Amino acid sequence: MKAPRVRFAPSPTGYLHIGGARTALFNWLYARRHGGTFVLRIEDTDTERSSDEMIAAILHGMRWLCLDWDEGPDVGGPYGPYLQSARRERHLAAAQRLLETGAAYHCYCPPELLQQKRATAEAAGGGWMYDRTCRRLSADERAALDAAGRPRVVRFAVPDDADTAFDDWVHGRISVPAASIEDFVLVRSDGTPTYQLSVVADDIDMAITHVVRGDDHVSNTPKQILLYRALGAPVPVFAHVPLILGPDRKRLSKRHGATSVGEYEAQGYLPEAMVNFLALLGWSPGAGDQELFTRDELVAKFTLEGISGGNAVFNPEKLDWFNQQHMMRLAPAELVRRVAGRLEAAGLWRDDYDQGWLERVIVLLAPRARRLDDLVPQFRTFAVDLVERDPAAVAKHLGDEMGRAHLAALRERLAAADAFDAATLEPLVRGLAEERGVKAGVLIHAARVAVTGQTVSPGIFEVLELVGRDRVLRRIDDALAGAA
RNA sequence: GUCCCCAUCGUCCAGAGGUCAGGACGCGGCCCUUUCAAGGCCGAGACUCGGGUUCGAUUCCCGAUGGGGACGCCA
Repeated sequence: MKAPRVRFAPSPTGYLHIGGARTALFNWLYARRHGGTFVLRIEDTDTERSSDEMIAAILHGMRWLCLDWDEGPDVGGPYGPYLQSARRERHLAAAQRLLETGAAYHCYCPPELLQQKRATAEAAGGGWMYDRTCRRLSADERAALDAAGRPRVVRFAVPDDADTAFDDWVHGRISVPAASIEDFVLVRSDGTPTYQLSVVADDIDMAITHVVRGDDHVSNTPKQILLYRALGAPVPVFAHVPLILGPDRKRLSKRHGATSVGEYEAQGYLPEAMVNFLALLGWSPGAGDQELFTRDELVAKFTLEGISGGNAVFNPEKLDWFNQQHMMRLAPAELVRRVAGRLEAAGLWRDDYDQGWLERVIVLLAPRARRLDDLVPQFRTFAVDLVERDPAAVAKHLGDEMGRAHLAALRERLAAADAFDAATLEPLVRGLAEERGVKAGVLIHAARVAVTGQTVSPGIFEVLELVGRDRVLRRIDDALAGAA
């Protein structure tokens, strides 16, 4: 098989959202799986709503997810330009060819009239399609209209016997009656090409072999197939990816919460987790129970046929789980690198942190965090000198004379310990508990509240070691003084 | 309204003409244990309905119902 050429063609009228990211991912996976080419084309022809800021945001989101493109607006390529707005002349040339072969015609119907007809039809309870008034115009009538300088659009002349069936790689055979397709506009009265014309012209020019896009485009596909044929170009393979829905089964949108990948990046999700989660949302590798995949594993297993036909509801809890799993699997040094900026932003960073110590602390914290952000407050215990103590926790474990006496005894023992590592400390604490005739938990809970200020923390012996003897003793003294 | 797509646990996916209908998230319990996580084990939880085809359908076909999408001189 010839190496496929696929493309992701976002319109920069908003940030890269979850659905778009997944479409991009599927395209990317397919290209990488088959040694093909992944093209990024920016469909910025809606000049009103497009912006450079959004282009930058989309590129940023793609890079964050590590979906690298082989051809695109920034890197160029043999089929450029990759900004759709810069390809206008080609689109119009295609329209001209269609006009010449009679596959398209000029329409002079004023928009207001069409709007009115549409409104009337809708009021009567039905949909409306262009009634082809201008398709029936004689040459003389056209000449007269042109002479009068009447504004005109170019419409595609949908053949009555048009066969629009195609074999979608996700859905199988899809066919639409030609009668339900209207003579759609190719060129606006201001002379600019419409989306239907632009995509097809560009996909032909860019030699795209597989069009992988959202399900919301299936209804455009028959029109586009007609265009491919009229332009004498081979029809690519289509694969329509189902949409991502919110919990209410409506198309995922702002009101469902965070929808742009940038927001997830900001909240401390890992791109590895996002890719894994998105890949499995609507796609399955088939046999096997594996859920956690690396990028390379996904590339090795990906098939368009494995995409399921039904829409999928976005499940944030599962994303959280994936994120936690991927955090735990990251190499310690890498996890530290990922969280460093957040620690710094929280004022918890110091350049003289010992790398080994940092890694141990972060690894200790990772199984207790869902997002990178969760590591920050937890890290605080290890970063500061003295901690604030939760009054309820103090009351519970250091509230009486006995508790404080135990803590004071523990302090002396810790101060005298030969070494200050978990392996040394654990028997020491347990031994003291036995001497004093209490369960080890009593001392452990007291130590935890004194040292961390909380009733929950990672294993106390690791905490003691990583906080370090000096600070542990100071915190205990502080707790003793405060509780008295 | 018209056209198109979809239909297995709450959610995301497996699944085969005859299966104890499988896994994951979440939920409940137990274990581990110094708390919280992580981890391990166990559990509750689904084939939308009605017709066919068939010895036998959750699986194949048709219909209904439900959900989604598209019906712009937006993309």
